[in-house]
Amino acid sequence: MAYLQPLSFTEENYLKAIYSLSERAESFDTSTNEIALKTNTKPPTVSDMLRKLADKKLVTYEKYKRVQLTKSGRQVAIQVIRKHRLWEVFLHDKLEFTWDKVHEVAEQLEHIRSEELISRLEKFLGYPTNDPHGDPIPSANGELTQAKRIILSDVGEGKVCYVVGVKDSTSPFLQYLQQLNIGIGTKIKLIERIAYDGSLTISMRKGQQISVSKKFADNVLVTV
Amino acid sequence: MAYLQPLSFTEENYLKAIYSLSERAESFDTSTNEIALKTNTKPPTVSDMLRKLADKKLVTYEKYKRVQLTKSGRQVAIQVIRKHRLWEVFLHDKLEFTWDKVHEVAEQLEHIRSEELISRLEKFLGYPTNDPHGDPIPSANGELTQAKRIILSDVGEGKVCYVVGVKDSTSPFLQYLQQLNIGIGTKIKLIERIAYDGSLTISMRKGQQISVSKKFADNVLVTV
DNA sequence: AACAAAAGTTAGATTAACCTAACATTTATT
DNA sequence: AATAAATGTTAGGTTAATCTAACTTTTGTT
Ligand SMILES: [Mn+2]
Ligand SMILES: [Mn+2]
Ligand SMILES: [Mn+2]
Ligand SMILES: [Mn+2]
Repeated sequence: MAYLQPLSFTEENYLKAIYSLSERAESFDTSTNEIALKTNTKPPTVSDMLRKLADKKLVTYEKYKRVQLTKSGRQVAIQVIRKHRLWEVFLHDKLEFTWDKVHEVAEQLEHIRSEELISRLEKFLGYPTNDPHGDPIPSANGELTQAKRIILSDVGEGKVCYVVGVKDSTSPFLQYLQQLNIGIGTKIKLIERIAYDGSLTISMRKGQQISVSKKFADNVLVTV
Repeated sequence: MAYLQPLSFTEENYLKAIYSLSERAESFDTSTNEIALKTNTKPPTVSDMLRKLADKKLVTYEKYKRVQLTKSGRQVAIQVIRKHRLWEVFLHDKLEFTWDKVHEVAEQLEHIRSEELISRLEKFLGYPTNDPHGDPIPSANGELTQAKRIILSDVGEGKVCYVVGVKDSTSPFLQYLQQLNIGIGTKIKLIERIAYDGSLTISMRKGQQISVSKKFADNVLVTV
């Protein structure tokens, strides 16, 4: 394995962007324009960068074709994501940032270079498995178990989950969510499933229990 | 007061270097070569940077003359120092980094841009007044109260003092300190000064007496 | 004061990261 | 298949931060 000289913030950001774009494609690849969109740059800038990353064996790329991360490029991306998410946990759990503000700061912190810093931070945080948005935190050796999203209705009794999205985007539904004080990242514990109508008793935060209908729970996406 | 667009890491590092170099001069100024030394760059690089910083009204500078921070430049430098020292406290107190390793990481963390991050961090740390090296932490509005410190060599016989900092920050010195189990806050009683070579007999904690050289005692900062 | 040494600047390059305008290739649609 | 649209690359330029080599100014020393 070739020795990798430290990458710049910029290179790390591109790898992270390529990772998240290619993860959501069947073929695990992405395109120049998509990357430009995601990184707020212009396509020519991306072309240059792709050539550079290809030279460093971080992506496989031929001009006019779609790009893929190499194994080594993917490992780098995952390490950056690991750092990003650990910092998000720190900001949220320790510094009490609200979940919608952690991202911007973590975007900077993720580039701090120190192995020791990250392993100590992880220990300090109690080896968390998910960030405040419910996304999984990769392990030090780069393993990432892609949490599969399920609907709240399918969570087991007694299990804890995190809200990661919704299936219904209509106003009444979103307003109801807001009324219940449920948003992305909300940690929910499923207390009981009522067999009669599929409604659920759940608890959030400081344990206030509420009851929600099956119809509602069918439209909330969570990860366990 | 002119609105200041965010400075680059590099610019912040130069301002910090200029601050610390000029603080220790009678005339509160410093020179191109000194800055180059401190920042591990070459004099021409510094010349360029000084012109740029002068344009931004962060330093007063005329070519071939010595340079001084403006009020605004000093404020920026102090804020960077504030961030640096708060992060050092975090690394030392929360992540249990040893004394001699906090600096390198703080050197990176000090450039993270977020007012909110720093104020929350400060609160989380319990509003510390000194960093792990004993140096004072500037307040949010840029005040920095420097306690009078003397070197251990100048403490009178029979007097008691407290370690508040060091003059030498190199690894061998810091390691020797650790070996002697001397750190910030350590209470030291000066038992005897040997006229012959200026070496000192001191006692700490449970009264174990040890002898230290003048060279060593010249680099330990204390308050009586 | 004269000259040598030290300190500091300018000139001219380089590299990374970006851009716009022009060109090339691939793909989609008559 | 021909053409239009979309996508992607090259050419050529900019800015920040750095360097070496050559030059200039200031300072120190006979
Ligand atoms: Mn980032
Ligand atoms: Mn996240
Ligand atoms: Mn720094
Ligand atoms: Mn310090």
